[in-house]
Amino acid sequence: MNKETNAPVCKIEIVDETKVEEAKKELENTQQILEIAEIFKLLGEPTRLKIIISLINSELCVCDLAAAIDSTVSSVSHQLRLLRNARLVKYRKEGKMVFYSIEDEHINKLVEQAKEHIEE
Amino acid sequence: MNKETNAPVCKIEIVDETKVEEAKKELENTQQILEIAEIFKLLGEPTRLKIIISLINSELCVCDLAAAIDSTVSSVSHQLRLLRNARLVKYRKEGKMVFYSIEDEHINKLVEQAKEHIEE
DNA sequence: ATAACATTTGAACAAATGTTCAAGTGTTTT
DNA sequence: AAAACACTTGAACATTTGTTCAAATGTTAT
Repeated sequence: MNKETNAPVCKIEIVDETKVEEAKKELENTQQILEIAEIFKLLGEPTRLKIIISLINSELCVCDLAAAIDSTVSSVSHQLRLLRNARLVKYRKEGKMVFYSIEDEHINKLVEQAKEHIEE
Repeated sequence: MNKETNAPVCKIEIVDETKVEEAKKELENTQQILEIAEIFKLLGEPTRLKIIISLINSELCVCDLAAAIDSTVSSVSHQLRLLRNARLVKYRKEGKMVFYSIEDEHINKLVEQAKEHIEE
């Protein structure tokens, strides 16, 4: 093995130009892809996913949410902020309490779809 | 503001016992939830999501994949390993080349669903 | 007003993670 | 056999991120 002349790591040569162009076309809308990634990322963390799943049935206050997923109020609140900012959940204030719920049903469908993938 | 007697942070009191129990029931299958989170997490990173989107149309070798998403072969290879381990992609060897493709169509549907959420 | 309460927030910290670089594999070509 | 090639892998590094703790906010009850 010659160590000097090793590994050009292709990069110059493209094997199938057509397919690469096709793929690039799909990736054109960078902003959209980053937004999609952001949603998946938010759902891809156990604490947040548990929050979302808990909210699928009914709205819950922060306290109950923490109880349901067996976490602390502070931790839940921090994560809720991220979910709120990304508009995955919405909230409703009632006195000193805040009730959270799922923003729209696409979220439920995403979770269902992922579940199907697991259960195949 | 009395600083000593501040913030009991509920935790003892549950506001709506029934709803909390309902939510807990949904969270019973911890293993399943962690697996779902794992899938979302994998899709929630731009490099990996781009790889997946690139593969939706057709299989691609590592070199072309790197060219398509404008990344390095090494980086792509590292991420492909994670996607492989989680069975989100499969591969096929042909000589010194390796062609990757989507493992099953649930993945495409997940991406589509997320796209719909964005475009609402 | 004061106290109690539900929630939010900021700072600090450890843990997880993506990229890079260099080297290693295994296959094909010369 | 040696070189070229496509890909994989390990270590190192900077960055990101989730949790905790303490304190702050704003509302309701006393």
